[in-house]
This record gives sequence, C-alpha cells and structure tokens, in this order.
Amino acid sequence: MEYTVQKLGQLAGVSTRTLRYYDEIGLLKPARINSSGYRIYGQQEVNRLQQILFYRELGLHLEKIRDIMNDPDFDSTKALKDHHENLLNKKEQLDLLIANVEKSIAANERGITMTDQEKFEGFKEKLIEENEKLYGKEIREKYGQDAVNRSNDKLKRMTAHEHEELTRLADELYETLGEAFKTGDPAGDLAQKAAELHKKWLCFYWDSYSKEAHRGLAQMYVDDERFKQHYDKNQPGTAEFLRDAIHVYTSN
Amino acid sequence: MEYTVQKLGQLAGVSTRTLRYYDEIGLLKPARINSSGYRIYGQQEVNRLQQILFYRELGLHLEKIRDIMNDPDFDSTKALKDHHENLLNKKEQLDLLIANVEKSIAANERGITMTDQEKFEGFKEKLIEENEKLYGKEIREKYGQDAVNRSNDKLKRMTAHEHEELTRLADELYETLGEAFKTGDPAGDLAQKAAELHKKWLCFYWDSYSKEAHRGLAQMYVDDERFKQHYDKNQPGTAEFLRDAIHVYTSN
DNA sequence: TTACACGTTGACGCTGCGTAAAGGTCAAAC
DNA sequence: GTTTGACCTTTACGCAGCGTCAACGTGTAA
Repeated sequence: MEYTVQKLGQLAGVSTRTLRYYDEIGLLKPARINSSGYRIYGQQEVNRLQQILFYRELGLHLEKIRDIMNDPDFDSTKALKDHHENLLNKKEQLDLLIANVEKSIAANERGITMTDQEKFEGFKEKLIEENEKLYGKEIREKYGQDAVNRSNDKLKRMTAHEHEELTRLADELYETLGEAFKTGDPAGDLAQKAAELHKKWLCFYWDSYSKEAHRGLAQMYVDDERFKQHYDKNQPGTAEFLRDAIHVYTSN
Repeated sequence: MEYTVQKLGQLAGVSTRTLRYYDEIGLLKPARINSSGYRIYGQQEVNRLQQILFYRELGLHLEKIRDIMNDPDFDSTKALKDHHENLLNKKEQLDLLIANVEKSIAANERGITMTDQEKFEGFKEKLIEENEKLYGKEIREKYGQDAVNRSNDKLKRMTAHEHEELTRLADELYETLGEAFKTGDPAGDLAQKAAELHKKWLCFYWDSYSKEAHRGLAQMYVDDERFKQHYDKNQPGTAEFLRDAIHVYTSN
C-alpha cells in the first residue's frame, strides 16, 4: 500500500502542508520520490506518522518527537515525565488565571450592580468629594484626568465590606507607621510592616503592582507638598521615613 | 513626570522593545516625540500601560486589549466572560491531556518494570515467537521491520491482565464472526458486532485508529494468503466476510 | 485535446516580542 | 574640543507550526 501526500493526509487527518513540513524538518521523510517528484509513503511511514501524531497530541514539540523517534534508546519515559511536569505547571498557572479573571468579572459586575442600585452611592460620593477637595484640581492637572477618574471608578466599584477593610487597613498603616517612626529605623521590623501595609492598601487602588511604581509613589509622597503634609501631619519627617522604608521593602 | 522608553520600561517591568511594539500596533502611543525623535511618555501613558499589563496578565490578546482600551463603551465584562469561557475550555483540554500523559507514563513504566522483572517474559516471548513463525519473514519484508518491531514492543509492554483481556476479546471475536458468517449478511447485527470486536482487538496493537486503516487491514486479510488461511480455517470465505463487514462498519 | 484534480517548490503571514545591525544624541570625563 | 559610553532611533530577521497564495508540472477521464 503506497500513499501520496493527500492520501496519507486523509488517512491520518492532517494537511498536505503538514506532511511537507514534516519532510522539511526531517520528522517524516517519504519512503521514496517517484519519477515525477511526488512523495510516496509506505506502511512504515504510516506507522511512524501514527506515532508522531500520538506524541503531538500529548503536546510535545516536534523537535522532541523527532529526538524520541530517531533515537531508539531515547528515554521516552523521562521525556513524558518532564512533559507531565510542564503540563502540571501550566495547569496551575491556568487555574490562577481563571481565578483572577473570575475575580475581575465579579468586581466588574458588582460595580454595575451597585451603579444600578446606587446602593452605597452616598458614602462613595462623599469619599470622592473628599478626595477631590484634598488633592483635586492640581493633581488632576499634574497626573491627568484619566488617573483620577480611574481611581474614582475603582472606588465606585467597591463594596461596603471592601471599604471597611480599606479603612481598617489605613488605620493600621498610620498606627504602625507612627510607631515605626519613633524607632527611627526604616529598615526595622515595624517600618517594614508599615511598608507592607502600604502595599496592601495601595493594591486596593492599583490594578497591578510593581516594586518600581511603589517606590516611585513613595518618592512622590516626599516631593508633592500635599501628600507630604498629609503624612507629616502628626510627626514631621514621616513622609521621608515611609519613602525610605518602602525603598528597603522593595529592595528584597 | 516624563519618561523615556527605558525609564518607563523599568517602572513597569517591560522591555523597551515591548514599548516600541505597543507604539507600532497603536496600543500605547507616547505622549509626544521630542526634537530628537525620542518617545516621551507622561502619567496618562503610565496608567494606560498599567491597565494594558493587567489585561495582558489575564491572557487577553493585545488586539482585544486595544479594543477594550480604545473604546470606552466597549463591553469589557463580556470580553472577560468570553475569555473566561476560553480558559475553561483550555483547562478541560489540558486536564484530558494530563490524564493521557499519565496513562502513557504508567503504560511505559509497567513495560519497564516488567522488562526488569522479566515477569511475563515467558508468554510474551512465546507470543512473539508464534507471531514470527506465523507471519514472520514475509510480512517483515512486506511491511517493514518497524511495524513488526513496534507491534512486538507493544506486546512486551502488556500486562497479564491486558493479555487476558486480549485473549478473551479474540475468542469472542472468532465466535461472533463464526455465528455472523452463518447469517451470510455482512451488514447484519452479528457481523457488525464482529467488526466492532475486531476494532477493539486491533486497538490493543495500534496506538491510534482510523477507519481507513481498519478497512485497509481488512482488505489485507483477504489479499495475504497467510492471514486468509487463518481466518478461513473453520469456514472458508470468512476473511472476505470479515472484510465486507468491516467495510460496512467503517462506512458509518 | 481539453479539463480538472492532483502534485511540486517557494515564499509570505500569523503572535509577541528577542535580538542584532547601523547609526544619531547627550552628558560627563579627558 | 573630543572622546567615551549610555542612551535613543529605525529596519529587519527569527521563533513554531503550519495556512495560504502563486506559479507551474502531471495524470487521467471525457
């Protein structure tokens, strides 16, 4: 039984292009080439192709498959085990991803529902207004409308529970920061705890977190008078202290 | 605060190439280009990049991200839900894949264990020897060493349980085939059951199954005198009958 | 002989960048 | 004033695994 590309392709359920490609990369060479230059495959090639497709379905790269098939002493069990581990990692990643997407959808839908019900609109509006009053116009000019709007949007999507959590976190942060400041050591345990709390607090506002951005924000707390005053309210120098603590924190 | 490519890249943890690419595809354009042609990004762009990276981490394609970001009315919840479904499908596929790889590893290891312990070596060697005696050299010449070797390899990996199952299946096949032959109808229920049993039996030897290959083998049973004699042993014409039954069976 | 289905090689396209190559710009050091 | 070195620019190939033309030869049935 001999097959041309199309015949073999139909038999195995792959395209002729695939067969030509496998020929090209030396994965599956035809038994012979006839006088017209046609690729002719025999039974051996059918079997080999079956093996190839089997491994391919397992998700192995064609190069790995070639290694396995070309070297009869190749440790196919080990290859499969390696591959298995890769798949498990992939699965873990995927599960994380799915959880994140679900969280995002939920957040989105809560946002919509809440907007519809205008449920906590009162306190949120108040919060936004306060925000505006505090840092309002100048910040808006300095950092762009988008940033402020996005931040406000995120506030709107927040549930009462999340708001409680946020407030609690902020309180804990200020308390810890105050205590830490008294120690005078930005690298100390207390200061590092404050930095961590600040990160947590920040993550309520930021959709994604990076050490660099965190550090950048900390510097801004010092550079921008309004933020500085906010932090230095009780103990002058706290803004700098927080910046230094965050600098240490983000260096690990 | 203005950023050049590298500054922004460091801030966000992406390469300069990525930023240039995002510019190229219109996903993130710099705020302005300075007199030397440098890309200059502002705060708005930092925020936009954060959003982009957020969606990217969720595994969305850059084009989708662009759609979401460029059109403020874009239904991002729907986009996320579509994406979510895709991920679930992917997960299902992956789980299937993992199960298959595990099965393969198990099969392989059983084979190795058995080879190490030389446990059922006796009956397997005998089986292979019989195979060789029966169809040996000529088949090997006709269909290539590989096919025969692979078949033998597969026999070696078989467990005692599997061998039992195989024998039982073969007995059932011959019995059913005998009964079916008496009806004289290759399209009848009995003949079709025989064809199905033959497929099952075949799948012990073949790593993958295709209707065409099955049909091809059935034809070979008729063409090759050795196979023909084997099937016609009790009732002459059985090989043809089986071929016809399989032909009908594989037409559905 | 004319169609028409089949075969061939060659080459570009897709994603999301990595990685040169070949060259301009800018600040600091000599 | 110039040289160094770290920036920046555009252009373009490379990756995996084929899909999809294009341009052209073959085989066979009408």
